[in-house]
Amino acid sequence: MTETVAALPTFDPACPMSAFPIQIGGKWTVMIVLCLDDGPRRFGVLRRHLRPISTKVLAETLTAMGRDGLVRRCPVEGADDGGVEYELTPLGRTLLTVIEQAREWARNHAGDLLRARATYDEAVAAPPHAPSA
Amino acid sequence: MTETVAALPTFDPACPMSAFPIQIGGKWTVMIVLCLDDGPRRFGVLRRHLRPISTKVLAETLTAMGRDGLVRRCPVEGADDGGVEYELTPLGRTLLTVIEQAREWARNHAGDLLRARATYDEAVAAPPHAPSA
DNA sequence: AGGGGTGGTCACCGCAACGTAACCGCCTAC
DNA sequence: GTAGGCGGTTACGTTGCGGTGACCACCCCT
Repeated sequence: MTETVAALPTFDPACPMSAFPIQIGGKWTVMIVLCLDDGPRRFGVLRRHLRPISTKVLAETLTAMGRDGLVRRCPVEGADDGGVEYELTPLGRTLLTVIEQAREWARNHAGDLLRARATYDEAVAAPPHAPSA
Repeated sequence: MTETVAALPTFDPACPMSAFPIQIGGKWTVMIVLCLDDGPRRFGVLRRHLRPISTKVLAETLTAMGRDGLVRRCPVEGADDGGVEYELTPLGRTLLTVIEQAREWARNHAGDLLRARATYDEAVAAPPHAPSA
């Protein structure tokens, strides 16, 4: 009775992979990467563009991304108002291709998914054994 | 002073894309898809293999995936113990390529990320302005 | 009719993520 | 000196996801 379990892939909780299923970071990580795609951006620019993100969450997320080596924080060149810029590191840039794949998937299949969801909800609202009329 | 904000991509909260940044589903969704890759599996087999997942969370996740049209629930053929099987739908199968891309990324870069993280943590533990000795 | 295997549901809980809002230090301009 | 922008930090509240454990209905076997 060893069953077929052994034939399946194993997900050891200690395996680093389990930390990167596909959920790359926080709620905003992907959007930040996308925003930084074509050049460094200042904190305020990111914040305004990602609105309604809060300064707290943006700062937290950028710190976490800095820790992971995805983003680099550097003083803005030629402006002495103390401003800083955030810039994608080479490692951060490698995420772009994965993100693009995911966006491609969404472009192609998000409609199907949403349609399936609507159909399902409709069926639940009007169950087969409890007809409305 | 219109700034460059308008030049960046827009993330309308109402846009369906914002629901699929890259975080495909719950904590276990990707693992379930992987488990179902080479054929339908019974609830109990999934549960045992995904341990330490709980029956509740597995049932919830499978329901959600069914709602999204990623998975189909069907009575197991030839067994009359009331058992059921879960099977990937064609839509669910389309996720496999995305997941494979993400795993490929992790295989190639997870080490870098973890190393960056360790370096960062080390630097925080021994800050430049507060040397331990 | 009792026990064991299926495949669940339900009530409750804890934690981490997210959000809100106040406050802060730095610099510039007036 | 004070007002305002920038780039945060802190305290606090809330919410939702995931986890735990009890319970349940169905079917089969004995």
